[in-house]
Amino acid sequence: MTLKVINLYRRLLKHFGKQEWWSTISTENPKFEVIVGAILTQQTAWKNVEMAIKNLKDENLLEAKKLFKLPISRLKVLIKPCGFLKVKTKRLRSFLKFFIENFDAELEKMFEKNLNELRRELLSVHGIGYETCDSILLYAGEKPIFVVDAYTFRLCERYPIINSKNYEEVREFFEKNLPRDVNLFKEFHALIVELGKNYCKTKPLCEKCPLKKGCKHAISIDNLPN
DNA sequence: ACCCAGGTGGCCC
DNA sequence: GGGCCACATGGG
Repeated sequence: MTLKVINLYRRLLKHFGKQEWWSTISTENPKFEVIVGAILTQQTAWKNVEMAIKNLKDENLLEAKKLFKLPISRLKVLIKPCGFLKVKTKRLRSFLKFFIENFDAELEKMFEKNLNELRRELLSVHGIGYETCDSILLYAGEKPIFVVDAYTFRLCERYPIINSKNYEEVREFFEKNLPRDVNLFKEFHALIVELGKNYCKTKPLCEKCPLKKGCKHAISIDNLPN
């Protein structure tokens, strides 16, 4: 199974090329920007999030303490383009409060904490669920946690590697069947998103999907004796 | 005029 | 544990 998962990664990489969007962020505070983005992008197109981030950046507000001091009404206006104003304002502020109170708004302090404990704590913050939590840990914290999202579940339905709709089960499956490599995890998740955006929009798998053609090939590799 | 987007919490069973 | 709903804006 490990071979099949790695083969899937190779195929996606070959088809879509390296994504590496996270290394194109050129801000003074890229990791914090990743965290804010992770919260704002919930159920929202990244284009909308970019507008909101730009609003914050233009006001030099990509810094936790500044952002937390900002009046709620003002924050709502700035993040307006990504929708769910009330909800996301509350969620963003919940994280900021947690980050400031527990780690004095210092990323190094937060990420030096024991990974399992930190993950549990993040998950207990209002508005931070599995995907947001793990995106923060992987892309901002450089931790070897595999991010699962709606596209990953769709992929698993169509490309039978694991039969589960349970977040933790799917995450552990990928982590178990891949080398523990942060950059690999980042790239793999990004590729799954790219696949989803391009090919897995519709319920039935569309004809053009690169997985469809290669599916049999991957399965036959699994059937080979190691 | 639809439909969808890299989710989450609340409420129900 | 899982199913369903509200949450809001911008783009196709």
